[in-house]
Amino acid sequence: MTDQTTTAPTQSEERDYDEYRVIEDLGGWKRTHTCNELTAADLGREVTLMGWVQFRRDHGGLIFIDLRDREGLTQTVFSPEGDADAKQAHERAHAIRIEYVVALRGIVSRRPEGMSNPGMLTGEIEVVVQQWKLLNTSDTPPFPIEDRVDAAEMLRLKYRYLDLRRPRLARNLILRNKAAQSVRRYLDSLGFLEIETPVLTKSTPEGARDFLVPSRMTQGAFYALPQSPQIFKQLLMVAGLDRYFQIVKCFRDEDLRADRQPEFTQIDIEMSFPDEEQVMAMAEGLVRTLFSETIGAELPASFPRMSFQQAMDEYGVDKPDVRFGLKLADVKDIFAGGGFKVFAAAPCLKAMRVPGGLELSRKEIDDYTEFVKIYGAQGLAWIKIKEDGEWQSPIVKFFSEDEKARLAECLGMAPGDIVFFQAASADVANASLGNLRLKLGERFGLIDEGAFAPLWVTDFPLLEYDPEDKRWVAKHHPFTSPQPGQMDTIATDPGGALARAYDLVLNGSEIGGGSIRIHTPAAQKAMFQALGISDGEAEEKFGFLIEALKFGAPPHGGIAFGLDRIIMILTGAKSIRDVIAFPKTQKATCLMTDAPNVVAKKQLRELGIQVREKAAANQTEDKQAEA
RNA sequence: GGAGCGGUAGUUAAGCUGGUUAUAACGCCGGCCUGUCACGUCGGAGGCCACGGGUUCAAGUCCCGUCCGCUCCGCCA
Repeated sequence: MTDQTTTAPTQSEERDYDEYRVIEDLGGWKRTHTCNELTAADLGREVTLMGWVQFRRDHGGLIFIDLRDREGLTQTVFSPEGDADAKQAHERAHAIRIEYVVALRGIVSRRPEGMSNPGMLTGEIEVVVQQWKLLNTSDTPPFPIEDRVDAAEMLRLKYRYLDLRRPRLARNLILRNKAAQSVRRYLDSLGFLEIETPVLTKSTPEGARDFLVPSRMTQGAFYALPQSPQIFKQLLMVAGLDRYFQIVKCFRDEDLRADRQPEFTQIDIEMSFPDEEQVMAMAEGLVRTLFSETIGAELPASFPRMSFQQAMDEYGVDKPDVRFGLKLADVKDIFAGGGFKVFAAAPCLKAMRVPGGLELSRKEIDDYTEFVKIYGAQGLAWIKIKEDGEWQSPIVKFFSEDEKARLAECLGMAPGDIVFFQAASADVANASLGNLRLKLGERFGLIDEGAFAPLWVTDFPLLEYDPEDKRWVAKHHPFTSPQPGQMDTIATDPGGALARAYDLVLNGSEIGGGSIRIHTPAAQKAMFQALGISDGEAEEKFGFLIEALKFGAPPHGGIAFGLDRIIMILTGAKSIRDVIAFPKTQKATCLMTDAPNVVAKKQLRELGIQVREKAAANQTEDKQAEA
């Protein structure tokens, strides 16, 4: 063990601290406080803290250990002076390392004059340790457990339990719990019953791709995981339970986004005998209570509303961020029949005036041009209005004087502005300018990050055309009631029929949506017919619902909130993964458990399932590559 | 299905137009240190440059392919 080589002799022998690293039992010790609650009011108390070692500062003499638990940090001190216990505690403390789990017993003391740390809630005091127990050691963590260091997300997801030790993530989960409790209290106080619905249920043809679960008992048949408990909550209304809610996992096998996971959580709500106003009033109360009780934010007493049509016209999207302006304008009429063919011939021509946009560089405009191409745009036309009023633009030379005058008036153009144009299909024009608007809102600092701007979007179309399937599909879902008198419109003008549906948008994020449902068998059948679902198929897929509607289904409606997205807004998280304890990667895998994974042949045989050769070969290759 | 960004010590990054032994900081190991708080200080160890091909006298660097992570389009009633 002793090194006999020619290295220079050290002044003292190197020590092996392992003799101090013997893991002990709690031995009856009980935690008396968390690491975020001791203050000067506790001076002189003997306390017992338990937690993880955040930092150690070993001065040879004094040793400082910052102890962490989910609540916070407390500084503890080991001194070489004091009684025999304290001396021994100090000697052994040289062996403590980061992330060791320890129990410390000592006296709450005031820090010496000028040594308090105003940055810590417990910064006035420290615990002078008399005895301590090593509850567990820790390998050096693969990344620092600190908010200020951001490790690669791949690593964080693999060692998720370490990532969750970081205060920022722990705080998000703590707030999530607070939010869930707030929702439960609010809904309970209004007489809503929390009722669980099945996770193993039936695949439905409309909507997102289902996750399937093979049945062992009925070979060749599959359950589906619910995209939402929609039909069950309607059946609970038929059952006369009157008011239902559930904080519930939903599953959709679609591609992921920064705010989308394949399994996510809804606050699902349904009530009997309401109209839109009652559902929306209840929902506003829920959101107001939630924001007030979790982060102390007071939302407006009544949320503004906007029709879907107005949202698309003015913001280009169905979930407008109304924290700032930069509205879009339809300028098609001005250039219709004019000499500039690109504008005159476009099915849709929209413009967005950006005050201060004169300062945009050529490179920035080029970048924005690339940006809108994502949404299918061919290019991005623009006009800068210089301080002297002159228009600078590659396209103005094609405009007539009359067109220029009408445009200037329509948009209220002023020196210092830039105006962007999009001539395209309505979908492309709206999507490209609507998303460019968000980018410019950030670029020009128009977004008040501390503001909360809720908005109801109403009067959604009942149906939208699916060019792929060449048929009309429900925009919300096929159980949504048309607005009064719209049933006839479905036949004459399917796209023009309006639904009794509403979305709640907050800061440009869709956080909830619902509708008044169809509650008569005749109307439900008519809807299926409009969607091109045959009687036979309707019977097979939704027969139980139509049947139920025959037995005195009350008028009912409800709403579902995306809890994850709400928590994102409450915590300021940029990614949905930061508000979920164990999230999945963009490829919908879990780096910690390595799910999904192959299963034993025996399991497949029991289920009557055979994996196709090609898929099986891919899996084998994957596993070999990892090995 | 498609577009973009990224992958180099344990970690975070640098590494230009290919050219000696691949840098730095933090962390880790050890010495010294009684008021630190991201302690200080001295020394040390630590690398399949994601993986597989190719070009070249020479590849972390150039080319092709694959895998993985992230953002976006499509998709998400």
